[in-house]
Amino acid sequence: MKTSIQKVSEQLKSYQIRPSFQRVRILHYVQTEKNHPTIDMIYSSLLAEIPSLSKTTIYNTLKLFVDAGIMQPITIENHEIRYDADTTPHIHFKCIDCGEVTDVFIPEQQDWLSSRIPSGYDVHEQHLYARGRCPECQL
Amino acid sequence: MKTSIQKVSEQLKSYQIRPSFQRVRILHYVQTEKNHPTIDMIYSSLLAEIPSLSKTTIYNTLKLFVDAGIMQPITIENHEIRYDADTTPHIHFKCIDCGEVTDVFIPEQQDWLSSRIPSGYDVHEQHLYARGRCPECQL
DNA sequence: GTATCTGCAAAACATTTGCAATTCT
DNA sequence: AGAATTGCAAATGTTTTGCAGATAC
Repeated sequence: MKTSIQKVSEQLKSYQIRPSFQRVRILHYVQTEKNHPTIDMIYSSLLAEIPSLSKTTIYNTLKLFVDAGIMQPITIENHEIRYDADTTPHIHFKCIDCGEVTDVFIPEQQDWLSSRIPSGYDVHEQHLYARGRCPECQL
Repeated sequence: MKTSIQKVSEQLKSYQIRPSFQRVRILHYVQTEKNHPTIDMIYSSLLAEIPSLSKTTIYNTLKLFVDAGIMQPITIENHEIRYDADTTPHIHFKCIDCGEVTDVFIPEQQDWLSSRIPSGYDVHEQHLYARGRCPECQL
């Protein structure tokens, strides 16, 4: 049976992206921790494992992944970009207390928005997000 | 009959905010041009009228307005914050060609999202936006 | 051996902060 | 005069760029 590191490596190859050590670890990290990390979160988490890692590499790599369609950038706060390895449409909920971003899947979301936007608009992407208090942070 | 400048001035007073010349012009600009401007768009548009205007004042003023609930910041691109003087829930559509952000009102939006998020989450705000090509930019 | 990839250092940008000058009441 | 507001200049923080060394094919 293949390890998930091997799977990540093959996923990259299928996108014609060379599976360098850094790239594989970055993608693996974002896929397994489903925490929608920022650049800094990725950097500080991987530093123990890859002491030579630089932020420039993370910037380069995430740009590569986003352009390839492997990841999507999530824009909830204007001062932090988060990244999600799940590119299917779903809702992001950010807790105003703990700061965590969690996924909410609503079956009928798929075309709710696009089907309601007036004709004449050519919709490429739709994004829904909410802010509030998550179940763990209720008193 | 009152000019819209006078109306803006009174709106500010109703929020206990002193209607200084700069504040009135900034709010008036965002309200009348419904272009969801960035800080820079506001700055360069008002510079002719207020040559001494500084960006710091715009930063200060917009923070004041957002905290007071007079405006909402719109986060579509991570590298630019736009501001909207309409704080009722509605959809923003950003055209990938001309870059304009337009409003789309869908009557049933009001509670579509909040009513579908699993119970346990306490939803304070919901935001929907889409990206694509606007009617004017179709070939 | 040639392409690609990584990571340092510097550059470019956007936003915030401290403070002095100005304006309003 | 006293309090609030403005705007300059400096500080901060984040992202991008240029490039030299390392790595992979």
